[in-house]
Amino acid sequence: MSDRRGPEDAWSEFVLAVFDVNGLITQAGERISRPLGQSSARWHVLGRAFQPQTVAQMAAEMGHARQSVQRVADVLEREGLIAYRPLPTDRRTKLVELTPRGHEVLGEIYQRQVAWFAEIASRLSEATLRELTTSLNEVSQALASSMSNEEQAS
Amino acid sequence: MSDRRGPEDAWSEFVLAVFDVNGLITQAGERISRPLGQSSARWHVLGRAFQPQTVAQMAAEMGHARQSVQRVADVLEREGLIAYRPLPTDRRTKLVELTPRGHEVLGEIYQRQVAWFAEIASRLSEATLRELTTSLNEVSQALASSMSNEEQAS
DNA sequence: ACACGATCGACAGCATGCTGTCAATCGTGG
DNA sequence: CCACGATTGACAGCATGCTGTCGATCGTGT
Repeated sequence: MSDRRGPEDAWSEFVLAVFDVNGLITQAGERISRPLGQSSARWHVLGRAFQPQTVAQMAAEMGHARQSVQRVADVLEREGLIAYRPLPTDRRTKLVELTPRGHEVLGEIYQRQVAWFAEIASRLSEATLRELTTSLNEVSQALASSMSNEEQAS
Repeated sequence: MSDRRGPEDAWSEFVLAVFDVNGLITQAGERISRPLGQSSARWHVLGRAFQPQTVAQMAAEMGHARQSVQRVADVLEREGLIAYRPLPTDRRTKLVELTPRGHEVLGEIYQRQVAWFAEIASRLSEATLRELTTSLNEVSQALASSMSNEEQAS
Protein backbone atom coordinates (compact mmCIF):
# COMPACT_ATOMS: atom_id res chain seq x y z
CA MET A 1 0.00 0.00 0.00
CA SER A 2 2.93 2.28 0.56
CA ASP A 3 3.95 1.82 -3.02
CA ARG A 4 1.35 0.90 -5.58
CA ARG A 5 3.94 0.68 -8.29
CA GLY A 6 5.44 -2.42 -6.79
CA PRO A 7 3.19 -5.25 -7.91
CA GLU A 8 3.82 -7.43 -4.90
CA ASP A 9 0.44 -9.15 -4.96
CA ALA A 10 -0.54 -12.10 -7.08
CA TRP A 11 -3.24 -10.22 -8.93
CA SER A 12 -1.04 -7.36 -10.08
CA GLU A 13 1.59 -9.78 -11.25
CA PHE A 14 -1.01 -11.68 -13.17
CA VAL A 15 -2.31 -8.53 -14.81
CA LEU A 16 1.18 -7.52 -15.85
CA ALA A 17 1.80 -10.99 -17.25
CA VAL A 18 -1.37 -10.78 -19.32
CA PHE A 19 -0.41 -7.35 -20.64
CA ASP A 20 2.97 -8.74 -21.56
CA VAL A 21 1.71 -11.75 -23.47
CA ASN A 22 -0.99 -9.72 -25.13
CA GLY A 23 1.55 -7.16 -26.26
CA LEU A 24 3.89 -9.78 -27.61
CA ILE A 25 1.16 -11.61 -29.49
CA THR A 26 -0.10 -8.37 -31.00
CA GLN A 27 3.41 -7.40 -31.95
CA ALA A 28 3.94 -10.79 -33.56
CA GLY A 29 0.69 -10.30 -35.47
CA GLU A 30 1.97 -7.04 -36.89
CA ARG A 31 5.23 -8.66 -37.79
CA ILE A 32 3.49 -11.48 -39.61
CA SER A 33 1.22 -9.28 -41.68
CA ARG A 34 3.45 -6.24 -42.28
CA PRO A 35 5.49 -7.82 -45.09
CA LEU A 36 2.22 -8.39 -46.91
CA GLY A 37 1.34 -4.72 -46.54
CA GLN A 38 -1.22 -5.54 -43.90
CA SER A 39 -1.68 -5.26 -40.16
CA SER A 40 -3.14 -7.30 -37.38
CA ALA A 41 -6.52 -5.60 -37.63
CA ARG A 42 -6.68 -6.04 -41.41
CA TRP A 43 -5.75 -9.67 -41.03
CA HIS A 44 -8.54 -10.33 -38.55
CA VAL A 45 -11.15 -8.86 -40.86
CA LEU A 46 -9.67 -10.62 -43.86
CA GLY A 47 -9.78 -13.89 -41.96
CA ARG A 48 -13.41 -13.41 -41.08
CA ALA A 49 -14.25 -12.66 -44.69
CA PHE A 50 -13.09 -16.17 -45.55
CA GLN A 51 -16.62 -17.06 -44.71
CA PRO A 52 -18.67 -14.25 -46.22
CA GLN A 53 -20.71 -12.30 -43.73
CA THR A 54 -21.72 -8.74 -42.93
CA VAL A 55 -19.62 -6.20 -41.10
CA ALA A 56 -22.02 -6.18 -38.18
CA GLN A 57 -21.73 -9.94 -37.79
CA MET A 58 -17.94 -9.77 -37.80
CA ALA A 59 -17.93 -7.03 -35.20
CA ALA A 60 -20.21 -9.02 -32.94
CA GLU A 61 -18.03 -12.12 -33.22
CA MET A 62 -14.87 -10.15 -32.57
CA GLY A 63 -16.36 -8.23 -29.70
CA HIS A 64 -15.51 -4.93 -31.35
CA ALA A 65 -17.56 -1.89 -32.25
CA ARG A 66 -19.22 -2.02 -35.61
CA GLN A 67 -17.43 1.06 -36.81
CA SER A 68 -13.95 -0.20 -36.03
CA VAL A 69 -14.55 -3.14 -38.31
CA GLN A 70 -16.32 -1.01 -40.88
CA ARG A 71 -13.40 1.35 -41.30
CA VAL A 72 -10.90 -1.46 -41.75
CA ALA A 73 -13.22 -3.22 -44.17
CA ASP A 74 -13.61 -0.05 -46.23
CA VAL A 75 -9.85 0.17 -46.56
CA LEU A 76 -9.59 -3.48 -47.55
CA GLU A 77 -12.28 -2.94 -50.14
CA ARG A 78 -10.43 0.05 -51.61
CA GLU A 79 -7.33 -2.13 -51.77
CA GLY A 80 -9.26 -4.79 -53.60
CA LEU A 81 -8.81 -7.54 -51.04
CA ILE A 82 -12.47 -7.85 -50.23
CA ALA A 83 -15.65 -6.98 -52.10
CA TYR A 84 -19.06 -5.92 -50.93
CA ARG A 85 -21.90 -7.91 -52.42
CA PRO A 86 -25.38 -6.50 -52.02
CA LEU A 87 -27.80 -8.74 -50.21
CA PRO A 88 -31.09 -9.15 -52.01
CA THR A 89 -32.82 -9.86 -48.73
CA ASP A 90 -31.62 -6.74 -46.92
CA ARG A 91 -30.97 -3.49 -48.69
CA ARG A 92 -29.16 -1.93 -45.72
CA THR A 93 -26.20 -4.25 -45.59
CA LYS A 94 -23.80 -6.12 -47.84
CA LEU A 95 -21.85 -9.34 -47.60
CA VAL A 96 -18.11 -9.02 -47.18
CA GLU A 97 -16.27 -11.58 -49.26
CA LEU A 98 -12.69 -12.19 -50.30
CA THR A 99 -11.55 -11.27 -53.77
CA PRO A 100 -8.99 -13.54 -55.47
CA ARG A 101 -6.31 -11.05 -54.35
CA GLY A 102 -7.70 -11.27 -50.84
CA HIS A 103 -7.46 -15.04 -50.92
CA GLU A 104 -3.85 -14.81 -52.03
CA VAL A 105 -2.84 -12.39 -49.32
CA LEU A 106 -4.71 -14.28 -46.62
CA GLY A 107 -3.04 -17.47 -47.76
CA GLU A 108 0.41 -15.96 -47.53
CA ILE A 109 -0.30 -14.54 -44.11
CA TYR A 110 -1.62 -17.90 -43.04
CA GLN A 111 1.58 -19.62 -44.09
CA ARG A 112 3.63 -17.14 -42.13
CA GLN A 113 1.38 -17.62 -39.14
CA VAL A 114 1.81 -21.38 -39.28
CA ALA A 115 5.57 -21.00 -39.48
CA TRP A 116 5.53 -18.68 -36.52
CA PHE A 117 3.46 -21.05 -34.47
CA ALA A 118 5.78 -23.92 -35.30
CA GLU A 119 8.54 -21.82 -33.82
CA ILE A 120 6.51 -21.30 -30.66
CA ALA A 121 5.31 -24.87 -30.43
CA SER A 122 8.85 -26.08 -30.14
CA ARG A 123 9.14 -24.18 -26.88
CA LEU A 124 5.75 -24.88 -25.32
CA SER A 125 3.93 -28.11 -24.76
CA GLU A 126 0.42 -28.30 -26.08
CA ALA A 127 -0.75 -29.63 -22.73
CA THR A 128 0.52 -26.54 -20.93
CA LEU A 129 -1.19 -24.39 -23.50
CA ARG A 130 -4.49 -26.14 -23.01
CA GLU A 131 -4.30 -25.85 -19.24
CA LEU A 132 -3.47 -22.19 -19.56
CA THR A 133 -6.39 -21.60 -21.87
CA THR A 134 -8.77 -23.30 -19.48
CA SER A 135 -7.55 -21.28 -16.54
CA LEU A 136 -7.68 -18.04 -18.49
CA ASN A 137 -11.23 -18.73 -19.46
CA GLU A 138 -12.08 -19.20 -15.80
CA VAL A 139 -10.57 -15.81 -15.08
CA SER A 140 -12.59 -14.34 -17.92
CA GLN A 141 -15.74 -15.72 -16.42
CA ALA A 142 -14.88 -14.37 -12.99
CA LEU A 143 -14.18 -10.96 -14.49
CA ALA A 144 -17.29 -10.97 -16.62
CA SER A 145 -19.56 -11.91 -13.78
CA SER A 146 -18.05 -9.31 -11.47
CA MET A 147 -18.57 -6.70 -14.19
CA SER A 148 -22.17 -7.62 -14.76
CA ASN A 149 -22.71 -7.34 -11.02
CA GLU A 150 -21.60 -3.75 -11.03
CA GLU A 151 -23.81 -3.05 -13.98
CA GLN A 152 -26.85 -3.78 -11.89
CA ALA A 153 -25.68 -1.18 -9.39
CA SER A 154 -25.87 1.61 -11.94
CA MET B 1 -6.66 -25.26 -42.87
CA SER B 2 -9.95 -25.27 -44.66
CA ASP B 3 -11.29 -22.69 -42.25
CA ARG B 4 -8.87 -20.43 -40.46
CA ARG B 5 -11.68 -18.76 -38.60
CA GLY B 6 -12.35 -21.88 -36.61
CA PRO B 7 -9.75 -21.86 -33.88
CA GLU B 8 -9.56 -25.58 -33.52
CA ASP B 9 -5.95 -25.66 -32.46
CA ALA B 10 -4.62 -25.09 -28.96
CA TRP B 11 -2.63 -22.04 -29.91
CA SER B 12 -5.50 -20.13 -31.48
CA GLU B 13 -7.68 -20.87 -28.50
CA PHE B 14 -4.99 -19.64 -26.21
CA VAL B 15 -4.58 -16.42 -28.16
CA LEU B 16 -8.29 -15.77 -28.06
CA ALA B 17 -8.34 -16.43 -24.32
CA VAL B 18 -5.55 -13.91 -23.79
CA PHE B 19 -7.36 -11.31 -25.89
CA ASP B 20 -10.46 -11.92 -23.83
CA VAL B 21 -8.83 -11.51 -20.46
CA ASN B 22 -6.84 -8.54 -21.62
CA GLY B 23 -9.97 -6.85 -22.90
CA LEU B 24 -11.86 -7.50 -19.69
CA ILE B 25 -9.03 -6.23 -17.51
CA THR B 26 -8.67 -3.10 -19.60
CA GLN B 27 -12.39 -2.55 -19.51
CA ALA B 28 -12.38 -2.96 -15.74
CA GLY B 29 -9.57 -0.42 -15.55
CA GLU B 30 -11.67 2.12 -17.41
CA ARG B 31 -14.59 1.39 -15.17
CA ILE B 32 -12.53 1.92 -12.06
CA SER B 33 -11.04 5.23 -13.13
CA ARG B 34 -13.90 6.75 -15.11
CA PRO B 35 -15.90 7.92 -12.08
CA LEU B 36 -12.82 9.89 -11.05
CA GLY B 37 -12.71 11.56 -14.44
CA GLN B 38 -9.73 9.48 -15.44
CA SER B 39 -8.91 6.55 -17.68
CA SER B 40 -6.73 3.49 -17.57
CA ALA B 41 -3.86 5.25 -19.29
CA ARG B 42 -4.05 8.28 -16.98
CA TRP B 43 -4.13 6.00 -13.99
CA HIS B 44 -1.00 4.16 -15.04
CA VAL B 45 0.94 7.39 -15.40
CA LEU B 46 -0.48 8.76 -12.18
CA GLY B 47 0.55 5.59 -10.38
CA ARG B 48 4.07 5.83 -11.70
CA ALA B 49 4.29 9.43 -10.58
CA PHE B 50 3.80 8.23 -7.02
CA GLN B 51 7.51 7.82 -7.12
CA PRO B 52 8.73 10.90 -8.98
CA GLN B 53 10.60 10.16 -12.19
CA THR B 54 10.92 11.42 -15.72
CA VAL B 55 8.55 10.65 -18.57
CA ALA B 56 11.23 8.70 -20.37
CA GLN B 57 11.78 6.47 -17.36
CA MET B 58 8.07 5.76 -17.02
CA ALA B 59 7.79 4.90 -20.70
CA ALA B 60 10.68 2.49 -20.45
CA GLU B 61 9.20 0.75 -17.43
CA MET B 62 5.80 0.49 -19.05
CA GLY B 63 7.17 -0.71 -22.35
CA HIS B 64 5.49 2.14 -24.20
CA ALA B 65 6.74 4.81 -26.55
CA ARG B 66 7.99 7.97 -24.88
CA GLN B 67 5.45 10.10 -26.69
CA SER B 68 2.43 8.09 -25.61
CA VAL B 69 3.33 8.73 -22.00
CA GLN B 70 4.28 12.31 -22.69
CA ARG B 71 0.91 13.20 -24.12
CA VAL B 72 -0.97 11.69 -21.20
CA ALA B 73 1.36 13.38 -18.73
CA ASP B 74 0.83 16.74 -20.40
CA VAL B 75 -2.91 16.35 -19.95
CA LEU B 76 -2.51 15.36 -16.30
CA GLU B 77 -0.33 18.38 -15.76
CA ARG B 78 -2.91 20.70 -17.30
CA GLU B 79 -5.49 19.10 -15.00
CA GLY B 80 -3.28 19.79 -12.03
CA LEU B 81 -2.83 16.17 -10.98
CA ILE B 82 0.89 16.10 -11.59
CA ALA B 83 3.57 18.77 -11.74
CA TYR B 84 6.81 19.00 -13.67
CA ARG B 85 9.79 19.90 -11.56
CA PRO B 86 12.94 20.98 -13.40
CA LEU B 87 15.94 18.84 -12.74
CA PRO B 88 19.02 20.85 -11.84
CA THR B 89 21.23 18.07 -13.12
CA ASP B 90 19.66 17.79 -16.56
CA ARG B 91 18.15 20.76 -18.33
CA ARG B 92 16.45 18.64 -20.97
CA THR B 93 14.03 16.81 -18.73
CA LYS B 94 11.82 17.31 -15.67
CA LEU B 95 10.63 15.14 -12.84
CA VAL B 96 6.98 14.14 -12.87
CA GLU B 97 5.49 14.26 -9.38
CA LEU B 98 2.01 14.09 -7.89
CA THR B 99 0.31 17.26 -6.72
CA PRO B 100 -1.90 17.05 -3.61
CA ARG B 101 -4.89 16.73 -5.96
CA GLY B 102 -3.07 13.95 -7.76
CA HIS B 103 -2.52 12.13 -4.51
CA GLU B 104 -6.19 12.41 -3.68
CA VAL B 105 -7.37 11.08 -7.01
CA LEU B 106 -4.84 8.27 -7.03
CA GLY B 107 -5.91 7.32 -3.52
CA GLU B 108 -9.54 7.11 -4.52
CA ILE B 109 -8.75 5.06 -7.57
CA TYR B 110 -6.62 2.78 -5.46
CA GLN B 111 -9.48 2.17 -3.06
CA ARG B 112 -11.76 1.28 -5.93
CA GLN B 113 -9.11 -1.02 -7.35
CA VAL B 114 -8.75 -2.83 -4.04
CA ALA B 115 -12.50 -3.27 -3.79
CA TRP B 116 -12.61 -4.64 -7.32
CA PHE B 117 -9.84 -7.10 -6.63
CA ALA B 118 -11.60 -8.27 -3.48
CA GLU B 119 -14.54 -9.11 -5.71
CA ILE B 120 -12.32 -11.11 -8.03
CA ALA B 121 -10.37 -12.79 -5.26
CA SER B 122 -13.54 -14.39 -3.98
CA ARG B 123 -13.82 -16.26 -7.26
CA LEU B 124 -10.22 -17.23 -7.91
CA SER B 125 -7.70 -18.91 -5.69
CA GLU B 126 -4.41 -17.17 -5.28
CA ALA B 127 -2.60 -20.41 -6.02
CA THR B 128 -4.28 -20.68 -9.41
CA LEU B 129 -3.38 -17.10 -10.12
CA ARG B 130 0.26 -17.68 -9.30
CA GLU B 131 0.46 -20.78 -11.46
CA LEU B 132 -1.14 -18.89 -14.28
CA THR B 133 1.29 -16.03 -13.93
CA THR B 134 4.23 -18.38 -14.01
CA SER B 135 2.98 -20.13 -17.13
CA LEU B 136 2.19 -16.86 -18.85
CA ASN B 137 5.67 -15.63 -18.18
CA GLU B 138 7.01 -18.78 -19.80
CA VAL B 139 4.93 -18.03 -22.85
CA SER B 140 6.26 -14.48 -22.84
CA GLN B 141 9.78 -15.78 -22.83
CA ALA B 142 9.07 -18.19 -25.64
CA LEU B 143 7.51 -15.39 -27.67
CA ALA B 144 10.27 -12.94 -26.91
CA SER B 145 13.02 -15.33 -27.87
CA SER B 146 11.29 -16.32 -31.09
CA MET B 147 10.93 -12.64 -31.93
CA SER B 148 14.54 -11.82 -31.29
CA ASN B 149 15.47 -14.73 -33.54
CA GLU B 150 13.62 -13.19 -36.43
CA GLU B 151 15.24 -9.88 -35.75
CA GLN B 152 18.60 -11.32 -36.61
CA ALA B 153 17.25 -12.33 -39.98
CA SER B 154 16.48 -8.75 -40.97
C1' DA C 1 38.45 21.17 -24.87
C1' DC C 2 35.80 19.30 -28.07
C1' DA C 3 33.41 16.37 -31.22
C1' DC C 4 30.20 12.83 -31.71
C1' DG C 5 26.66 9.56 -30.32
C1' DA C 6 22.79 9.00 -27.09
C1' DT C 7 18.84 10.88 -24.88
C1' DC C 8 15.04 13.98 -24.23
C1' DG C 9 10.95 16.87 -25.17
C1' DA C 10 8.32 19.02 -28.97
C1' DC C 11 5.83 18.60 -33.16
C1' DA C 12 3.52 16.15 -36.86
C1' DG C 13 1.13 12.38 -38.79
C1' DC C 14 -0.94 7.67 -38.77
C1' DA C 15 -3.67 3.27 -37.19
C1' DT C 16 -6.93 1.35 -34.29
C1' DG C 17 -10.53 1.28 -31.08
C1' DC C 18 -14.68 3.78 -28.96
C1' DT C 19 -18.91 6.68 -28.70
C1' DG C 20 -22.82 9.34 -30.39
C1' DT C 21 -26.07 10.73 -34.02
C1' DC C 22 -28.77 10.22 -38.27
C1' DA C 23 -31.39 8.31 -42.08
C1' DA C 24 -32.65 4.17 -44.37
C1' DT C 25 -34.39 -0.18 -43.89
C1' DC C 26 -36.27 -4.33 -41.61
C1' DG C 27 -39.45 -6.86 -39.03
C1' DT C 28 -42.95 -7.37 -35.72
C1' DG C 29 -47.17 -6.42 -33.28
C1' DG C 30 -51.40 -4.40 -33.41
C1' DC D 1 -51.35 -2.13 -43.54
C1' DC D 2 -49.10 0.70 -40.72
C1' DA D 3 -46.47 2.39 -36.76
C1' DC D 4 -42.68 1.70 -33.90
C1' DG D 5 -38.43 -0.41 -32.12
C1' DA D 6 -34.13 -2.65 -33.74
C1' DT D 7 -30.46 -2.93 -36.96
C1' DT D 8 -27.18 -1.07 -40.29
C1' DG D 9 -23.96 1.88 -42.62
C1' DA D 10 -22.34 6.75 -42.92
C1' DC D 11 -20.34 10.60 -40.72
C1' DA D 12 -18.03 13.02 -37.01
C1' DG D 13 -15.16 13.35 -33.09
C1' DC D 14 -12.19 11.49 -29.32
C1' DA D 15 -8.43 8.60 -26.72
C1' DT D 16 -4.52 5.89 -26.95
C1' DG D 17 -0.63 3.90 -29.01
C1' DC D 18 3.16 4.15 -32.71
C1' DT D 19 6.68 6.22 -35.81
C1' DG D 20 9.71 9.74 -37.68
C1' DT D 21 12.17 14.15 -37.38
C1' DC D 22 14.26 18.10 -35.10
C1' DG D 23 16.94 20.91 -31.97
C1' DA D 24 18.76 21.08 -27.28
C1' DT D 25 21.44 18.96 -24.01
C1' DC D 26 24.35 15.31 -21.86
C1' DG D 27 28.18 12.48 -21.43
C1' DT D 28 31.96 9.90 -23.15
C1' DG D 29 36.12 9.24 -25.39
C1' DT D 30 39.93 11.25 -27.49
